[in-house]
Amino acid sequence: MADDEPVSGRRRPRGPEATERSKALERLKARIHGGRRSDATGPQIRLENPVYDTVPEDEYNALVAKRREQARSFIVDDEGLGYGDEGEEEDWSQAGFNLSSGESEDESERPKRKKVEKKDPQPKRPSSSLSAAAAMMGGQRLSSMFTSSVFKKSRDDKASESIVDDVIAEFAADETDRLRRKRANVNSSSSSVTNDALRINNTVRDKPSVDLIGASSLPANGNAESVKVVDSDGSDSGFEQKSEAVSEIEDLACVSSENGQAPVVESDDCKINEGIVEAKEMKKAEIEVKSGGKKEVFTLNAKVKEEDEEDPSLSATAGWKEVMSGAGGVDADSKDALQNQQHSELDLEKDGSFFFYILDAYEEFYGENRGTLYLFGKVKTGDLYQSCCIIVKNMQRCIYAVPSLSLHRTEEMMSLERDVQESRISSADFFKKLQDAVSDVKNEIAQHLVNLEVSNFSMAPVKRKYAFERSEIPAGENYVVKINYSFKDPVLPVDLKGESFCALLGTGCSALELFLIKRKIKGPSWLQVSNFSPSSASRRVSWCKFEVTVDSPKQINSAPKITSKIPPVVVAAINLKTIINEKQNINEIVSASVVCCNMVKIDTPMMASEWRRPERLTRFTVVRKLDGSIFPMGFNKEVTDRNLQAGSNILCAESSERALLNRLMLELHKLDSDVLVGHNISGFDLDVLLHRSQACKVASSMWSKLGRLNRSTMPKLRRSKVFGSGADPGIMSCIAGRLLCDTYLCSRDLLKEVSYSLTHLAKSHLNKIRTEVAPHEVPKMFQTAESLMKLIEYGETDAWLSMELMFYLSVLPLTRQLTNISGNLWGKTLQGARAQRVEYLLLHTFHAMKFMVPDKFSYHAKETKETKLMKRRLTHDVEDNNFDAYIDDANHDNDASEADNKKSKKGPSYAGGLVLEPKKGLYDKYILLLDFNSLYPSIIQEYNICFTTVERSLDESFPRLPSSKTTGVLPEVLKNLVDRRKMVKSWIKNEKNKNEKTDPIRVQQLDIQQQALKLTANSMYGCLGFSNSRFYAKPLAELITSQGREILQSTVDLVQNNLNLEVIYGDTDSIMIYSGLDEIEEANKIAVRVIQEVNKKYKCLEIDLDGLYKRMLLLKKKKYAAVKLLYKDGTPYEAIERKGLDIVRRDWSILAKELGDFCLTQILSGGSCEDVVESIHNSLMKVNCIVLQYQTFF
DNA sequence: ATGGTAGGCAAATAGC
DNA sequence: GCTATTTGCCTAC
Ligand SMILES: [Mg+2]
Ligand SMILES: [Mg+2]
Repeated sequence: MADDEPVSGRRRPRGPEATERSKALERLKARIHGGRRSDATGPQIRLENPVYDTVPEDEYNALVAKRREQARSFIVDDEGLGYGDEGEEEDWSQAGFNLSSGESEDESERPKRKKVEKKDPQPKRPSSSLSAAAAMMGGQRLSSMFTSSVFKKSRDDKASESIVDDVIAEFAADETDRLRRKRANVNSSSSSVTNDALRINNTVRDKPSVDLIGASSLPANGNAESVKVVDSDGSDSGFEQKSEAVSEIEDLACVSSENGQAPVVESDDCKINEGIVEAKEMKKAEIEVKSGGKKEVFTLNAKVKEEDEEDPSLSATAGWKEVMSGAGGVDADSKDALQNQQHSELDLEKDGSFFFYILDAYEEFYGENRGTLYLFGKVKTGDLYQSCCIIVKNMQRCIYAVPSLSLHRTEEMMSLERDVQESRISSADFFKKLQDAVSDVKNEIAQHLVNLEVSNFSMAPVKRKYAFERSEIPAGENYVVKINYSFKDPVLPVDLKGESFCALLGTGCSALELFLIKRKIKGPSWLQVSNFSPSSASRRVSWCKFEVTVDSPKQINSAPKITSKIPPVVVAAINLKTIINEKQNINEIVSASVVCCNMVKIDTPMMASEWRRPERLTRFTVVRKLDGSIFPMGFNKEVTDRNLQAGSNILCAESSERALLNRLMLELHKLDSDVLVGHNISGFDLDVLLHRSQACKVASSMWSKLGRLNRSTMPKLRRSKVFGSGADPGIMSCIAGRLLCDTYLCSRDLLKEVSYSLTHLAKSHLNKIRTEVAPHEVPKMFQTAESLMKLIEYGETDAWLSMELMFYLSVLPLTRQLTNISGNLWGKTLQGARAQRVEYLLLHTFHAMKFMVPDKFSYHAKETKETKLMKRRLTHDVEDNNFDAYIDDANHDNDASEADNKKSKKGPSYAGGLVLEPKKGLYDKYILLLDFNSLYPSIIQEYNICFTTVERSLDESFPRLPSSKTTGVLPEVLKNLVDRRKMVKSWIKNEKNKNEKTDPIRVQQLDIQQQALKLTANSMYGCLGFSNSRFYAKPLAELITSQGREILQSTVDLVQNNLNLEVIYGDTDSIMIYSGLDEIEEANKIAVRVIQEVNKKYKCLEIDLDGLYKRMLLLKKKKYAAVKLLYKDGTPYEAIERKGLDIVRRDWSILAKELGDFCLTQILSGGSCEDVVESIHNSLMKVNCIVLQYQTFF
């Protein structure tokens, strides 16, 4: 404390002094104990210098231009007369509501095709493919899936808030209790005996001789086939497989000797076409084989085969004692029985279709297969659920051209429609006139399409509505021209205009979005697949058990009713242990552990006792020796023993990182997991796995097994700029088909914690002590067999803990429910893309109501482009200077330190909630806390605020309340959510009233549903004000908050002026009233009166009593503490509520917080002033002594 | 790329 | 060396 000031400060303000000193003390303590918080930035991996895109498009463009000229001369056949589009009836049956009557449409009115003959074959664009796809793939920052919420216990069920999604907190609290109890039970009953356990789901192991697919083996298993030595004739068609099989088992050592000369595959270079890549791989493989020698290859391969024939299963080893206690292994008979249950054929319905439960989907953005969709999910075969990939081809773009002068035209057509209705003219005549009316638009568009070399397209006039921000598009219902053509053809320019049309809509719509919206697929659900064709064995593109292709998205339909139970999924937890390569400052993998849980339910939370069963669980660790070193003595024997003991290979020792990766990928493929889970897996493990696969030149057929698509090119792996923002798009595209559950990001959003490191969470929520191993400690653990086994144990334990966290937080059921409400992709919900959830909810709704929806980035397209250019130039300039900024980045693994580098925050763009000036002081008589339920969602409904109702002027002037009587879409959506929530809540009540027959699982399930509905409602406002949102509408957001301020102020006025009560504070949606009363009953009476008076002013809005404060210390805006009166089973008790004070902030030292909390409890204790002062003074003195004691040490 | 604004407080920075 | 302003962080709603 050398820098402490002289103690002359008795007259200085007490607070600051105390805190200052406490902080200084804490700093001292931190220095002594090595620091509580890590100052370090997040774990990041330095891979390579920035690579610039140098795609030479010139040649291609020239070619295209030439062909455009040729195509111009061809005649477009125009005789389309259909109007309307694919009619689909709204299916809100699941949701239980019907938004609009909707118009009837029929399929027969599909627009006709126009064709242009091609003169010669299209010039093929070089298959640049997946590396670029990365850039387009969805995001990953799970900044908040559900908003940070307090981990509170026992809250009033009625309590609800506008922005704060505190439901999660209630839910989480329940979970804690339940699981803690469970945990305690397990602990108490645990013994050190662990039993063998056999995995059930080793389905991948068998070669699925799938008749349907006509394959005798999966490509994956091809890797285990015996390897012929590659002969010099590389043109052999079977070559690729061979070379991969060779590389799979080859030792890194034998490569490195040749590495200097061997042609290196530029796997991240998108220019190289696949043929060349393959050729290079071939050559390289050849060299490897030659240098490695036949013998070694054969030997190693034999080993692989042998292992494959053995049944990997879970066995009893260290680190699992508490987990596997008392559980018996599955005996051989039942294992066989289970295996026999496996069906290798799809269960087909009578009509030849089959049912498919969709979990994930991926869209190919580039190359030949642009616009092709890959759906991933489960099919039922017998009693088992197995993975399946559906390839959807021939996705059609859907673009709308808005005619100029549409008002005029619409009136004309409307009157004609009336004529049709009243039989003044025939339908045929009407269609003729309609076609005439839009013929100029069609001709103009057709010309543009031909110029783009689009040869096959269709156009038709349809009636559509519009209500969004583009001023050139008239609001309301109009006739527009709908254009359909393949996603393989280039898109029309966003800003294209013509003489006859003023705007295009839908140019930015991806095939995947179109598919989900048009097929009305709302999250994980059963789909019916018709008219499919199985993929032939040689052309498999996925690693799934089954793979089929459909030629049209229309072959896939939402299953009519609940066809079947919601299938369980396979979850694999992954943890890597790494060492740091000091020279390059990167992480290298030395060990990888996988813990896998089968039959995981996604429709309901699972109790620990339910999933923590040996027959469901599998584990596996692969470890490698350090470079230039050997395994410690006795280790190999230990490995053999463990595997013998387990009856399968649960531990595998490899000699190189490359071999480790290959082994791990094979293992992951065998597990065929639907979900990958890990603590900071998106920020660390996946990144390292892919970077190391790249660095070690692992074959694409191996590293791509991390996901479910067999990919040939590694996408660009960018260093993620921000820690804690999830995996970058490149990484996400690599694991297409598997969901990613990062427990670090999940807990950050679901829990309120001081730290989200696995160690801390394990301790505070799972009641377990985790041993941390820093990467620099790893090498010395390779010195003895014992310590190496420890390392392996720690890795498995980490994977296990992460899995446990996932169950503890009920991540899967909750996110699935949220996804089913909104209709987006599950994977996105898991990434926390809340804006996208709201986006999809609105997309589904508006589409069902025949609206044209806003395009992604349509307003800011220009702006964004310019900004990006500027930024690029800037970064380029700065790069050389900041070359050393990347240095200290590899020193982190997935311990998830606190470095939450937040992006630069923009200033607010409109006014928010009103915060009343607090009447500061210490109150010791009852205070009423009143609070509006879900203020902003209620305002939207109360005032009918919607895109369709609020008039927005061009000049940013303040919007006025709508006068429209017809209910808008937004209020309707919210009403639906609220009503459904009420319904679910009533079900919960019913279930609970079923005396003694109450099904607790059912209650939990419904509770999750209820929470998800509320979360969705609450996040809608935020998305209106989110400037990158597709449905960004500042005027609406502004109007909502201004009404909120108005409501709060008028409530205050009413309470003060009409009811003569004293309002001491209020924030956004709440008021605190000082009653001056000592009696609870009296206070409650006043509350009832206030509530009555306020509520009779509104239709939807509702104020409610949030609680009574017995005593309260009100310091500042947003800073107060109070003794709150609570009830448990009817008996009252008190608890201190702390808001905003230093003691609840993570950026204050523990000592300062504890001391502050002590003072607070004293102040709120109700003791006499003297006693309180005395007590506080004493405690401060005590701390002072401790400080002085520490001082004497130095 | 990955809902909002309001607000307090400490530290950093600007300006004299 | 002092004050005023900005920035970063974290919270409340
Ligand atoms: Mg509220
Ligand atoms: Mg409130």
